Amino acid sequence: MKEIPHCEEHHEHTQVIDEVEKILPRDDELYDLAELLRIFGDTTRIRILYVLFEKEVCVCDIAGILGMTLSAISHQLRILKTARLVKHRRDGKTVYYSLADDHVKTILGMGMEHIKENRS
Amino acid sequence: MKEIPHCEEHHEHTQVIDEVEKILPRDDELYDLAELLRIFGDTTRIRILYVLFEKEVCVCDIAGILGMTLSAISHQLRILKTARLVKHRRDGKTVYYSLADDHVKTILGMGMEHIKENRS
DNA sequence: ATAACAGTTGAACAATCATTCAAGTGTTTT
DNA sequence: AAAACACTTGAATGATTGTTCAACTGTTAT
Repeated sequence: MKEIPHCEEHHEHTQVIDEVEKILPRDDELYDLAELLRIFGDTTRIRILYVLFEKEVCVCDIAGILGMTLSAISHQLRILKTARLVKHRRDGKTVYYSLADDHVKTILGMGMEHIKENRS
Repeated sequence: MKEIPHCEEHHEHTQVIDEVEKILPRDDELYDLAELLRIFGDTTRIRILYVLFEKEVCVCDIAGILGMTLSAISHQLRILKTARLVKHRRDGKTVYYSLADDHVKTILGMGMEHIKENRS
């Protein structure tokens, strides 16, 4: 049973709620945003993206560079592809992947800045 | 049993590997980065951060605004606090939380841009 | 046609995670 | 000193997730 709390006055709730609801993204945007950002929360996917920063690479080379199986990489590439973070093109037997977006670099860059500023 | 693949020549592996290994972050950085970015992959934590964009708020108000229990919010705030994304200060019985970092806005902003550009 | 290569995909499994519940701080009021 | 308030915390639970395995699709070479 979920009881939503409301602390005693002097934080004037209703006013805060009114202000905040104006800037809170809509539920569907929020869901899409979380789904997108969750993608960056995995070391394998981050490493794939770093590889693609350098150049267009085939699946087999990514697997080789990261020391993982084709299947594992392919699954992760599908996730990146669905989120439109990477593109692919086929050339014979080989499928080449590349970055689809520059936001990727900004997001990873900001993240990296943050952890470097907060070293213990 | 994991067999690491290596496709036939003409992608000249060793050269690619050499180039990429120069820009791949170290393992510990990579782990920290993934751990940080994973935090942004949850709607509750994103909504908390959006609330804190506006003003310093107490735990009870966040719970009220988001329609969730104190406990749930407190657990998420601990995660945000550990990652140094939010700060807190105590004033009597009340604990106030606020943003600790501007990277947060950039990361969420980039994410939002991406999903808005990729609406179907 | 057949075999080999490059990659994809679905099911299964262990691991991780967000929320709930119940019990615990710390602070203020009575 | 006791009760009330504003949180915090640990354990439990259901849901989600990353990797593996095995089977599959395309493409090229024999």
